[in-house]
Amino acid sequence: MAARPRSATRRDPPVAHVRCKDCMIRDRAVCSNCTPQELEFLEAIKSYRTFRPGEEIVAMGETTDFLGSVVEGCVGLSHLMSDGRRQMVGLLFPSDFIGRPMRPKAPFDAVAVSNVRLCVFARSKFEALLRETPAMEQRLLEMTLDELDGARDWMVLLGRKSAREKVATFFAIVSRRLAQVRHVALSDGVSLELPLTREDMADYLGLTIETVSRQISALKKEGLIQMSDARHLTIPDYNALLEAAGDDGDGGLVA
Amino acid sequence: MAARPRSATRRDPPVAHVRCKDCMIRDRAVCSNCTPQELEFLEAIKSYRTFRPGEEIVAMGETTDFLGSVVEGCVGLSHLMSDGRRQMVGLLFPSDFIGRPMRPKAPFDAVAVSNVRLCVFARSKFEALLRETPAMEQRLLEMTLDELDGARDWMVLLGRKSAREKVATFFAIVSRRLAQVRHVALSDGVSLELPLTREDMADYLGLTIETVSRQISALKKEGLIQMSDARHLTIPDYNALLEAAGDDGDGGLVA
DNA sequence: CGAGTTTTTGAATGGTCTCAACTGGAGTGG
DNA sequence: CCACTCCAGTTGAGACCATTCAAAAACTCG
Repeated sequence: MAARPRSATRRDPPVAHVRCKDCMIRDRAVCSNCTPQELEFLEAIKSYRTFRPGEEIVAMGETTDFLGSVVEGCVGLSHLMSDGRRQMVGLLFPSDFIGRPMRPKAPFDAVAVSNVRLCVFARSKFEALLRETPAMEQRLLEMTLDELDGARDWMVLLGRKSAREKVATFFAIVSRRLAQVRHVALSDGVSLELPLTREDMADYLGLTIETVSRQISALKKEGLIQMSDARHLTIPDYNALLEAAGDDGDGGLVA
Repeated sequence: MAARPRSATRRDPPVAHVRCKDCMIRDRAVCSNCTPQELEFLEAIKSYRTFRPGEEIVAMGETTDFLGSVVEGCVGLSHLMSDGRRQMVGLLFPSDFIGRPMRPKAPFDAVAVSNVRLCVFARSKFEALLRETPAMEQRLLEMTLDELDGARDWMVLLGRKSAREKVATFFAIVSRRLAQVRHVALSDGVSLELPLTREDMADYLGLTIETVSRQISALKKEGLIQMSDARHLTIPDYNALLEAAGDDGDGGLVA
């Protein structure tokens, strides 16, 4: 749980103030429907914050004075039970919104899973803006509804899928979201670096690290995935992986 | 799955048009922040629909032309996997909203769990109203955020709780929500009729009916609950039940 | 290289599921 | 009224999958 970087490939993210119009997540974040004027206001009140892997962003029960978007990296929302059991209940990728308007008290822990950069706004200013900016409020409602769908898909995974299906689903979802972040299509043979440790995965999937590790080994042996090291994943046949995930066409995959 | 009533205590609900100001869920539904004018408009476009236990309200993938509030009874949202596994992903009580604005395609099945009465609006009319009624849009955002929290609490249950804890949590939540519906405080010694069959509970908890049944028997033997028949539940000591649910003060219980 | 950490692998335990039989209440018909 | 069916729920026995405990292997960093 120490605030130590786990990857040598990233240095400390620059704190440079990126113009909104050049922002990588401009097309999908809360601000995606804003007019130039509204954007200018956001530009004035926004700031950036960075976090190292394992660093706590918000503690459960804490009152937060900011809200914002994930610009870079991966944020885990999790619940720690009093006896130490942990369940991750959300995984935020770039463009996802963090924090809840009108509800200052955080219902879950938010932890940086990888190196993270947030674009944050002071709560009071953002809430005021929200009240007079229907476009943004609508976008936020849309995003919240999508997140609710994602949470429900995850409930299916947690309640009914086998360990093997859980791990396969996880890989399918992460590769899908990372492709989206990179603005590229999801093709066979995608390679990616897993942002999570085995422990994080286990907490997300409702399993133990040992079981996660065993299922990864099994998927490797079957040729459904390839791993050059513990973090670097290649998916030779995406549809074959989906098959193993137990998802029939329609269901799931809205992380 | 037949559309048959499971309880003899209710006759067919009356289809009488209740005035909004007399509505039982007026204080917590989407319309709770509406002005008298807005309410009048709602009054004009609303209608009631009733469903019998087991009756399908919306099928997954179906395009729905209505949205609305649960006025009476209990609605289950569930996902059916292609091999027959089922996971319930939401349980709607009176005042909960059903359907998603701007997203006509239903992502899950919605099934009446008990006798249900909905207050419904034509999608197009409601969406138009929503666009020009910030109070309602804000309320809907609020409700959606609460539902997201509820879904995440349920993820903790599905991913990390034992069968015993799952059943105890379920009883705690249902009694809490039913007390809310009845506008009474949650006291020790509450009695209630479970709106769900053992199968529905199993689907909600990610268990089998046999396991649910065994855990209920165990809780009964320990005196944490009393059951006069399979549906009628009494909780002599609510805090003791919470203890068995594995919830430490803060967590959970936002159904 | 050596210490500490993460990941993998192994063996045994145990909680939940599966399969199967039984119970009890509601409805039906003789 | 009783015999019968039907279905929801309960209980039992055994199997299986994921966990637990333990140790080895691989990797990171000083």
